[in-house]
Amino acid sequence: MSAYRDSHGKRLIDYWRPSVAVDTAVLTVRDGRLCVAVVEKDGARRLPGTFLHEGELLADAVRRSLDLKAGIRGLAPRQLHVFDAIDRDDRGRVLSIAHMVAVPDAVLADARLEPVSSVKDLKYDHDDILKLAVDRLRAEYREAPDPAGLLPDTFTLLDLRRLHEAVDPDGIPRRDTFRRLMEPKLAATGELERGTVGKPARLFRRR
Amino acid sequence: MSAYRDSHGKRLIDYWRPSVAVDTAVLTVRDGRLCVAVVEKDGARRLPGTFLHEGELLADAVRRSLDLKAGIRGLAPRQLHVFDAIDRDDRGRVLSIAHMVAVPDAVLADARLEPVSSVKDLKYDHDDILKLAVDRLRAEYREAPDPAGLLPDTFTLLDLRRLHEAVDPDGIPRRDTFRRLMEPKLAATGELERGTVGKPARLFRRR
DNA sequence: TCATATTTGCGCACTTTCGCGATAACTACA
DNA sequence: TGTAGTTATCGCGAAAGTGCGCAAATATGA
Repeated sequence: MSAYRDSHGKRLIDYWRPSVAVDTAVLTVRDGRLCVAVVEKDGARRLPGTFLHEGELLADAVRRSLDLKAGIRGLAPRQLHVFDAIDRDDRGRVLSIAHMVAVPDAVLADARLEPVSSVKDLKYDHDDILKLAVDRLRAEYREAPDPAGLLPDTFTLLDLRRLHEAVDPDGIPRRDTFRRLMEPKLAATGELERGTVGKPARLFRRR
Repeated sequence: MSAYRDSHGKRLIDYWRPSVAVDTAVLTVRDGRLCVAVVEKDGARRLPGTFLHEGELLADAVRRSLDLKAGIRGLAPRQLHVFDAIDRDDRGRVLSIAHMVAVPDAVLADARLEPVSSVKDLKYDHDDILKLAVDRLRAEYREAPDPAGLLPDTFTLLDLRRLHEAVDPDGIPRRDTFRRLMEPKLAATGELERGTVGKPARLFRRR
């Protein structure tokens, strides 16, 4: 604890402070659809979150929250926006620092997933958090091949395209344009897919 | 104060909470250059900021801070990022919710302005905050004519172009392309500039 | 061996975007 | 009236982007 005192002899903790929560939109693709992890508590559906603890970075709080609630590790959550409505939480003044992270489907084996296109009526402002997260993810998928690493280590162009179609159905270009945009940003493995009828597809890795 | 108690009989305020500050990059264009307002305190240069007070929204805290320190009113500050390093502040644990706002030059008549291209060594992480703000402003100026409203109520295309050149010298297209991009998004006043030699330029307003 | 299915590459037509030279229009000034 | 200076428009060539039909290549399966 700092020894600092201001000109009134007060420490920082002598002044009013809000509670700070982190809430996270955890996104994945399952069955060809973009989905979000939702938890239920006290009868209300919401995005997973927690209060920030002493000595913790925001990203660490996000990780702790998701580890405890869904056994998810190795995340790189990103900040979206701070939600600060005075009365957004009945328990008291709480700022929510919304985050997002996208993970491969298998990571969320035990989580309750809902397709983002049909999610509504989440508690607090979590519908708004989800919208920001989806918009952000889609913008990223328009610029780069699988930036969130949802595919396995190696994949074909068709695998990639199907993933992008799931993430951003309305923003994906047609066949050749998609390939011209994405292929230069991939690392060719030099190997071919096996076990398929027809000319085998080339395998790639993300760079 | 909420009557809420958790399963341990504790209120939210019984738990650890960080201090929350708002710091703002206030940007403007002066003498053809993008500048930022800098304040000096305890011998260190920094962006203006304040701690969040009870019952206050983040944007209100930003407005209070800038009103008190520079008599600036009528702002619409936007969030940038939350800086959360554990020891970013000697006085104790402080989260900084960085904001940005761009205002016409005249609003900052009494402020100390520095060209963003030469600002460095601000206290805390304020160099990082400034970089985010400049990047955000430039991205916006690539998409729309004077989105921050730095020009007077009416202006010519040349006025607009000179402003955009000041904000984003490296991102502005050539003559006709700039006009094709921006003119459709402006409202023609139907009036012409007066007092100039040569064909008078048309006057526009932002939409 | 042949059929089927798939991937890949490519040529090409079309569309869109970009930048600029040239010119007309129009004002203030001499 | 003529000149200088500025704005605005336009035609046009070049560049970039898009999408697709088609054929070659290549694997698996019968």
